[in-house]
Amino acid sequence: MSKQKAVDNFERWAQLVQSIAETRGSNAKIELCANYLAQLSPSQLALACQYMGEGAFSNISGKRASIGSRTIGMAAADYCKIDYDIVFKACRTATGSSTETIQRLFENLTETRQKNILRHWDLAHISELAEKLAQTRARKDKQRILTRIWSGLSPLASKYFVRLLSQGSLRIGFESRSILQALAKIYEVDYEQLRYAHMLTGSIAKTAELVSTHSLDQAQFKLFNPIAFMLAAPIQSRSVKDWDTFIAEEKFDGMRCQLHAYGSKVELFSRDLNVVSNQFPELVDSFAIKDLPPVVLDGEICVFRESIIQPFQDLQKRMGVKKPTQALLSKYPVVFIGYDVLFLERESTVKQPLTQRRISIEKLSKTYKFPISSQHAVSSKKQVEQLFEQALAHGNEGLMLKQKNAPYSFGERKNHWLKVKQPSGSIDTVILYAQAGSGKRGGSYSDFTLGVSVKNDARYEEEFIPIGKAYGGYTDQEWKQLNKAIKGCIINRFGPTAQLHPEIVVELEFEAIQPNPRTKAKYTLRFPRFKAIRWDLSPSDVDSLEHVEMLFEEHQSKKRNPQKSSHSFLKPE
DNA sequence: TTTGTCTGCCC
DNA sequence: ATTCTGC
DNA sequence: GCAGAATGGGCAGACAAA
Repeated sequence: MSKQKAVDNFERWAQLVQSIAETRGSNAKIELCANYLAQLSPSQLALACQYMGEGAFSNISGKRASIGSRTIGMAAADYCKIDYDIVFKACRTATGSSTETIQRLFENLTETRQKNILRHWDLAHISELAEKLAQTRARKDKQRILTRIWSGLSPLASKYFVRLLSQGSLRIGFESRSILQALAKIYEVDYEQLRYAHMLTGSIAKTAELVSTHSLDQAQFKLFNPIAFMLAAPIQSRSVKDWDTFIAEEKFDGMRCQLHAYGSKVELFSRDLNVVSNQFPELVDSFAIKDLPPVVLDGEICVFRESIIQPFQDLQKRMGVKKPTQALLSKYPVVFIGYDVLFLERESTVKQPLTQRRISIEKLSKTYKFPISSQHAVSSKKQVEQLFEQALAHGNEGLMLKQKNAPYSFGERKNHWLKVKQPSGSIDTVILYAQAGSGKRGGSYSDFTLGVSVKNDARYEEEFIPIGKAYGGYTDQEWKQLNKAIKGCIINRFGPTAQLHPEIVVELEFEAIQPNPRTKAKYTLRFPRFKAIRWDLSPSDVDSLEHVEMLFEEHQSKKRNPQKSSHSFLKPE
């Protein structure tokens, strides 16, 4: 009995998390969390925070459970002795959540209740169990271990154990920011100071440990430990009046990269702070021979061949390849284009204004001969438009506008950096299928398969064929209207998917049209989203596949300008 | 061995 | 990545 | 003004099935 009441019990943690999930308002959530955390010893506190904010594994551990929703769902169905496709999926469609489904099935089926013997594991043991899952390779073995774990946990704790297996948030409206606020409250420290420590350590667990032992000052920037990237918000062009407080750079369609270097040691990190050095050995080698002082650069990796920046799809062929062959390296040669410096010699430069950081990176670029972005002073909207066109002509996505006097706001998306893009286009499509969503969208149709017309197309027998899926760009009100309209045109159901009579016309916006031989249409859209529901149009107004092909050809025929008379980036010789 | 499915991680 | 919503 | 939630396409790699 006493064991059951122990504060370090995972069951107790799960109950706390559940009550946070059910509580409205972030201050009330923080209060609940703080009261709970205050009872824990430093090591338990660290784990409790880590589970709430980062999952079963600390962000800096690099570990993954590598178990996806399908494997888990199948295991749950097996454990409950129900059919995965018919019962589990239907239940998930109704609740909008796999883990919610797991909790309810486990609560309500006698079958599972009989197998269930509460083991009252403590927080540390949960880590060991997750570790075991991570170390197991085969999906079948993972499933076996998972069901054994479930048999020792309550249905509620089982739900949250599964959520711990995916990285990041528990989806209870309570993320690392709130956890830090709870910690700030308990230990009466400044929230900004905690956030800074969190950035430096890269881990909630470590930050909690430091604050609870009153040693926050031990959080120090360490070279080769990445820090969170500064992010950009889309521009609301009318809101910008004081153009001259910004500078402009072209927005590269590549891969964000943080480069740490000191002497012959070089490490590259992706946007999610994963190590990607192995994927780009030629970059590592080229920086290693420069013998740089201790430095951290922010920049972009792009494929660059014959003086032309190549499309993102080319880069994708390199991104996931951990041991690239020489042939691959020469087929898709890459550059690192620097545009910011976060650390130099002995000190962090993130608090300096951009102009000052720019002076540093220009000097570094000149001395050590590496490419940096071209920067332009701007003074008017018209000039921004000109630069925008030039960026597109170079094959880039658009522009970045950066406030000259802004610091490097690591891990935040503020209006200090604005991205200027322009949707590539839009087409009128018709809804062919609808699927229920998850979370707050559970139980209603929220994800739509959209089609273009092939009525007069000799290559196809159908009237419409799918061109893409979209789930956003509509408001909650439009979502309700859509669901009402859909009820009247369902002609078939395949599990959670409803096939609709083609009636509802949607103007679909996208960033690009990509050829894809694996789909029926042979083309797909990049970043498709609703632009408008066209209640005023009928299926006969829907654009044809030929129209899509024409748009693609039109775009394809535009040549990417080589980096000759004008430059997206500067490379000192 | 070959082909298909699932997963993670880029955008 | 994108978008909308809630705080 | 910002964080959070819910979702898109495409690629390589790991494992499963044929």
